[in-house]
Parts: sequence; structure tokens; C-alpha cells
Amino acid sequence: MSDLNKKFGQRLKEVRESRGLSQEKLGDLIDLTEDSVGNMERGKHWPRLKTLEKILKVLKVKPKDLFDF
Amino acid sequence: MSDLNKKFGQRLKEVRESRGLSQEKLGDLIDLTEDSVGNMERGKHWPRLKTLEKILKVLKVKPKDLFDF
DNA sequence: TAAAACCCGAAGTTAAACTTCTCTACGATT
DNA sequence: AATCGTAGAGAAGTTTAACTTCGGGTTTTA
Repeated sequence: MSDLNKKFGQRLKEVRESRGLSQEKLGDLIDLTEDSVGNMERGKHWPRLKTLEKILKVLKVKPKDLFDF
Repeated sequence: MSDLNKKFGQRLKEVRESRGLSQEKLGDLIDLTEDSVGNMERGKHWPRLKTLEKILKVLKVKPKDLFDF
């Protein structure tokens, strides 16, 4: 379990919660299952390109802000 | 070909060149082929977690600086 | 005391990261 | 003008890990 992954997950969770979204709701918006969102936030895996693009769009966050850790 | 991918590639190239490394040399350092580094810089693909970790380490750059675009 | 939200492990599927090959292009050097 | 280093680019094949699904358990909140 990498440090980078964990930090990214924590940051993603912060941004998601600041938008008032549940993992399930975010999953719907970016075409991922609730579990996959959870896995990402807990550092289990890394988003692929298409997923990251959707995250940035849906959460209205810029790359440098999502990777600010 | 996504915008995100292209911008990341351009930024990666900037950082690589600022360190005085060729694509081949960087590839050696992060266990990728010269072609793969080239593909990434031209927006053909996105790094997986392990690759990104190596890039950050080898180029001595922080996530928010590599994603500053 | 539910129910909503989240955590967590394991095993299977699938998309795309990555490789390999081939050719082209261009500037610098000899 | 011929070789060398570096990089752009397309196509087809391999492999890894992102993602799914299932089964539970725990925490939070109404």
C-alpha cells in the first residue's frame, strides 16, 4: 500500500465530502461502483485516466488542487 | 486523446528536460522503455501508480508540482 | 434500533498501461 | 554526405492493476 495512493485517497475523500456527496452518489456520477470509490479512497487503487477526468469534472476541482498533498 | 493526458505529458517533458535527461535515460530510471516514456509525453497514455511513484522519486518533484497545469 | 454510509478481504473480469517493432525526421557531429 | 542521438508516430500484442462483485462487519446518524 503506497503512501502516494493513501494521500490521494484521503484528498479525494476530503473533496467529495466538501461537495456533500456519498461514495455511492459519486460513483454514479463517474460511472464507478460504490465499492470502487471506497477502494480508491482507502488507497487500494489508483484511478485510470478516464476515471480521473470524470472526477475532476464532477467535483469541479483542478488537478493541482486534487494533488495538493 | 484527452486534454488532461496531453497536459500531463507536456508537464512531464518539461520536468524531464529540466533535469537534463533523455527519454531513454528516464525510462531506465523508472523501469519503462524509451517508447513508453515518449508515449506518455505525447498523451498516448497515463502512468499507473507504480510508474508515477517512480517518476516523482527520480525527478524529485512533488505531486502538486507535476500536476500544476 | 434501524438504516444509511462506510470499511475490508478475496477472487474474478476487463480495460488500458506498457512493450515491441518499424519507419520517419531533424539537428549536431565527423 | 553519412552516421549518431534523440524524439515523433502507428500498429499489434502482452500483461498488470483498475475495477467489479460478493460476502460480511463496523460506525454514524436520524
